[in-house]
This record gives sequence, structure tokens and C-alpha cells, in this order.
Amino acid sequence: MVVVQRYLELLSRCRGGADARPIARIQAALVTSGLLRRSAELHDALIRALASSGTPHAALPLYAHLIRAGLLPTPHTLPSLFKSLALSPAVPGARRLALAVHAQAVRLGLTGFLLVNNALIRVHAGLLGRLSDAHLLLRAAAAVDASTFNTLITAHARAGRVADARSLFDEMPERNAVSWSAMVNGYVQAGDGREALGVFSQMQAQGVRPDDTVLVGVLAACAQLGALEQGKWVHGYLRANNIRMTVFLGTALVDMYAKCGEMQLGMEVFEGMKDKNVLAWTTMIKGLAMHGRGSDSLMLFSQMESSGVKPDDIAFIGALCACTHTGLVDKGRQLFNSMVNKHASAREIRHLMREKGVEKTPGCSNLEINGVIHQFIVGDLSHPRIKDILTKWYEIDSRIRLEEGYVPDKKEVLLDIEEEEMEGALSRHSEKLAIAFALISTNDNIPIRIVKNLRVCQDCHHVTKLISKVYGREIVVRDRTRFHLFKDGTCSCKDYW
DNA sequence: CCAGCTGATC
Repeated sequence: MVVVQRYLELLSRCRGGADARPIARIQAALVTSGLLRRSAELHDALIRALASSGTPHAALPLYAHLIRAGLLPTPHTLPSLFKSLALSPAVPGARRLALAVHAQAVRLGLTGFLLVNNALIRVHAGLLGRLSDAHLLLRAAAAVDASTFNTLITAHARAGRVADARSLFDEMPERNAVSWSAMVNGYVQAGDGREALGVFSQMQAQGVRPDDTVLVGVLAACAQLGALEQGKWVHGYLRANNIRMTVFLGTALVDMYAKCGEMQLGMEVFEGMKDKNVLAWTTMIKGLAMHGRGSDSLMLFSQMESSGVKPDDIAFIGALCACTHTGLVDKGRQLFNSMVNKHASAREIRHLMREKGVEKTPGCSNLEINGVIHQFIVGDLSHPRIKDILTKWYEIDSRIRLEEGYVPDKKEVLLDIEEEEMEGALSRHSEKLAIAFALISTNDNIPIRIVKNLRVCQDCHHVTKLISKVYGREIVVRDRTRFHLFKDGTCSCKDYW
């Protein structure tokens, strides 16, 4: 019996998940021999093994069997069972079962165990989505371990309550590597890359060694902000410390390079990746599309298919983006027809909802100078050098009017702004402030790189073309969907974006 | 003999 238990434990610790078939065979043998009915420990080991084998729902009837056989669950059974429940939320009644198990644990007096108590907090925060109940349990608990705090941090961040996640993070007595990456990734998910990098530097100041997961978050933050220098630092760190290039890390690096305008470097990382899953391919496909390299992007799409990786909905969207940016109408239609379903997936709907929710998000442009991110928000005059920036803007404005005959285009300014304020509002669009600042604070011969959260407006696009000509500077702008390379008065998007 | 759970990229 002990041998069987140990074998099951071994299986449950397999990298990348155990094979479900031998576990099912062992379970059948234990049932027929009558051994299972007598041992809570064997139930334990089976539940644990199943949870890690990709068939967590098979663990649920085992728990019912345990109770029916009149055996008592051990304190180790419940955390595994809750994990199984969390992994199979689609199983009908999963939430009801979790509540029933909670009641049972109270009845059996198991809540006195630290393991069980913490598992209950996690199940309320995670599977049940009852953050307030989780808080009540947290306040009543004698001791709360780091893992439980970590789950709470993640649950709050996922619910869009990153400030609450931060209070929990600040409150917890001891933080481990998971805590730091949960917080960094929480800020990334909230779209606050700057705060994510702030938490990361705090982590380093405290002498905590960054692991691969937190670095994935840091790279995502760099990608959001267009922070190329800091992203490159992470790449160097990975190499210097011989950190294994996982698919996660590789993909995050490719995405960072693509979004920071260094497609070539992204390509090199991508080509060096041993395992490429659908996400890795899609990141590269979208990256090329973003840079207006439609045919390269489509070529990669076919390469992915012939390498045996099946495209998912997002991969299709990436390829379609490539078509729209390159005017490949026929190819786009062909792709569209090859899709069996697009019905919007839950993911897309969530994405759409998020977009709707942020409809009124103010325009914001980021600019990295010597590793420091400068942020400009439309109409915001809080930058320490705002006087110099506005002075520079007036100079730019008069030069492009005089030398290029520029007349402001008021079409895309909100209608409720008074007529005489319109030109002022236009001149304060965030990328104009960013460009003016870049012109006064950087060297003449390096390109200006700006990352914007929204689409570039018609007027700003026009103005940027004129600035690139009058000032003889290359300006690279990443907007919501793609890159624009402004040079000698023209843009790489050929006014199609 | 030992045992549980927590973080990630398009």
C-alpha cells in the first residue's frame, strides 16, 4: 500500500503534469481489491495525482467515495481537493461542492488546521470569487501563510482591485518570490507598467533574487511602456545568470522587442526558441503585423501551420491584422473563410468590454530617456519642465505653419470644447508634448521613440510628418495597434492605419 | 517514509 502511495506521489510531481492513464488503472485496481475503501491516505494520494494529471474533475467523485466509506479526510486532502475544484470550475456544481466541503470541514473540526484554514481562504478568493468572505476568514485566522496572501493578491488584481492587492502585499509579514511576481503582474494587468517596475526595483533593493516568472512580468511592463533599455537589461540579466529560456520568457522577450520597435532583435530571440507554442508564434505574427510587415507575418502564419501548431482565435486575428495593414484583401477573405466559427469568444467579449470601459481613457504618451520613463497625459501640465516644453511647442508650431503651411485639423477634437480652446487642446495632445520634450532633451541623431495608448489622431499624424521633415528627425510612434515610422515628411503606414 | 496551496507571455 505504501508503495502504491509513493508511486502516486511520484506521478503527481511529474513535470508538465502526470499521465492520467496509469493513475486511472491504479484507481481501478485499488477499487477491485477493496483496499481503497479502507484508506484515507490512498484517497489523498489519488486526489493529488489526479489534480496534476489534467483530469482534476476525476478527483471529485473520489472525495464523495471517501465520505461514503465513512473515512475522515486528512488535513492534506482538502487543499488538493480545492485545487481540483479550482482547476475544473466548469464541472457542474463545483462551486456548490466547495461550499459543502467547507461546511463539512467545520463540522469535522478540521478548520483548526493551518493547511485547511488557508485552503478555505483561497477557495473563497479564487473559485468562489467571494473576496469579502475571504477577508472575513483572513481576519479570523490564527495564522495566514504567504501562499494564501499570494492567492488573495492575485484574486484582487484579477478583479481590478489592484490597490487592495497592494495593501495585502504591504500587510503580509513575509513575502516570497511568488508574492513579488503576483504584485508585479497585478500592476501589469491593471495596465500600470510604471508601478510594476517600481515594485520590481523595490524587490531588488531588498535583495530578493528575481526568478523567471517575475521577469516575465517585468518584460510585459517594459512592452507596455516601450521601455527598451530596461527590457534589454532583463535580456542581459537572463544571459548573465544562465536563466533557462522558457516559452514564457522567450515569448515575453519577443513581445517586448516587438513593442519597443526592435523587430529584428525579437526575431533573433524567436528563432533561438526551442519550444514554440501557439502563443509564441502569435506574438511574432502580431509583432510583424504591427510593424506593417504583412507578407512576412502571413508567411509565419503558414510556417506555424506546417510545423503542426494549430492556430487559435488570437492567431487568426493576428494574421487578419497583417492583411489590413498591407491591403491583402483576398488573403484576408481566404483566412476568414477558413475559420470554422471568430462567434466571439469569451476572451474577445471581455476584451471588448474592457475597451468600452476605458472609452474615456485620456490619451497618454510614454518616452524613455536614459532609462527613465516620462509620461505625458493630454492637457496635463504637471511635467517639471512643462514651461520649456510649451515654449518648444510654440516654436514647432510656428515653424511648421511657416515652412510647411500647417493648418490645425479640428475634426477629431471633442465637440464640447469651445472654439477658441480647440487649437489649445490640439496642441496639448500627449504625443505633441512628448515630441516637444524629446526635441529639447535628446541628441540630434537618434530617433525619437514614443509609445501611445490610443490611436494617433489625424492632426497629430500630420504634424509628426511635418516635424520629421522640418527638424530632420526620425520619429517612431507606437499607437494602439501599430508602429509609425516618420521620416522626411512621410510615414511608413502610408497614411493607412 | 511524506504529505497541501500560491505567480506568468499573444
